Amino acid sequence: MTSTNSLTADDLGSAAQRDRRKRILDATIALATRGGFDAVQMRAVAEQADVALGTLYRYFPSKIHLLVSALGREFEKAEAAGRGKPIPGDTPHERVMYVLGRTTRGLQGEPHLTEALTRAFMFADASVQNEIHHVGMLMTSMLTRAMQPGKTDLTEEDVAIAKVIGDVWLAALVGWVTGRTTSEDVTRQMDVAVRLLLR
Amino acid sequence: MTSTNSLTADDLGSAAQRDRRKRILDATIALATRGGFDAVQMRAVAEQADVALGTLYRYFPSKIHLLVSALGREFEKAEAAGRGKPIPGDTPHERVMYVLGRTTRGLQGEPHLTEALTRAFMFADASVQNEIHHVGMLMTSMLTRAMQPGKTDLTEEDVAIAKVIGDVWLAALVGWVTGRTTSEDVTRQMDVAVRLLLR
DNA sequence: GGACGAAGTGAAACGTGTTCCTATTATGCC
DNA sequence: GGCATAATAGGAACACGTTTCACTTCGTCC
Repeated sequence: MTSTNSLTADDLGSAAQRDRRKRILDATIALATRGGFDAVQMRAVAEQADVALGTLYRYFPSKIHLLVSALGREFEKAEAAGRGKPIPGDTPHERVMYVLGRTTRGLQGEPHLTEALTRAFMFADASVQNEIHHVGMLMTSMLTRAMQPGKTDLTEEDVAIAKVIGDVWLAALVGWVTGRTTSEDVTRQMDVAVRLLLR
Repeated sequence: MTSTNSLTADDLGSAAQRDRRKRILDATIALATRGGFDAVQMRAVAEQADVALGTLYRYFPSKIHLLVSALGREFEKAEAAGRGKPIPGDTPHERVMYVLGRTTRGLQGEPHLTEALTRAFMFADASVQNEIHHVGMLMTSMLTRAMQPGKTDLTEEDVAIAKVIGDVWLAALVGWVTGRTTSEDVTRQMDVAVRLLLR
């Protein structure tokens, strides 16, 4: 039934449309990587993706949709890369911290991109529900996998804990991208939270 | 030394200036209460506060500064109202949940205002550091007081826990103001987090 | 191959945050 | 009181997200 606001990857029939969508998201990532949230200007994205401004808005009804969709794609990419590999660590704490550390380092390697995506995520309103939910699910499943590798049946409690960790991580990330905390602060905050939550 | 970007309450000598500042913040709250983040338009704030647009920008260098400052003032007001009164509840969990519940209900009574202030808070960047820090301190101290009423010496662990709870609360609030979760969800999320963190 | 609707183009226009500039008014000092 | 300086008013101008519209191109069905 595909009742989303922005065109998702699935309901694009034509290959040309899939290609346009990809070009748009590529341009978004490129601009965000170079200059962050402010550099992702709709006219610039349209030009770099070689589509008209109106077309860009047909694919993504707002800058926020665009950026959150880009975040979803990046997250999927990262998740696919890590899938299958076992997560090192002897305890849930160690494994979760490993995953968080790896992801956090990845984000901190591209500070502008991270700033753009994080701020879009935090600014998104109800109209971006689907995209947000998608990202949230990926985040939660990444964390539950680290908590209980191999186990397929997760208790509600496990999921709740993962969500709390995700919340704290997000808040820490926001502090970092907005220049209020350092990357060490982020690691420290996460360590405290994970230690308290997974004991 | 007062090296803030926006004029804080302290370094306004003249009473007329203090009054202008107050009028501006009052107008901000009024507009936000009526129509949320989008309704707080700088021209409208200036008009309602009976100052010129340029003057508004002299007092608050951006819409975000304005809204976060307004949040700080409201938070202080709420904190002052609750100060002195003992917090009901026999355990830290009960007391923290009481404080969170009361504050959350207060916020949910003015959904537009809450939306405006929360989004501004989440969107703020490093230039709003001072105002953000101010609000963060108030939030943390409110929580630590509920955790350890009467105790004056808090361990680092206590503060860390309070910060984590604050993070989760913020994330839950963002979910609510952006229409992704219900108020019951917020309460449930907080209950889980507090139970896990204060055991 | 032609018709028709959907999708894309290109450009103008609008709304709102932000900046800038000049004239006017308030404030403090002599 | 008169003056120097800062603060404010008033309003134009700019930037960028978003909308709109007339026109063209593309895909599909007959």
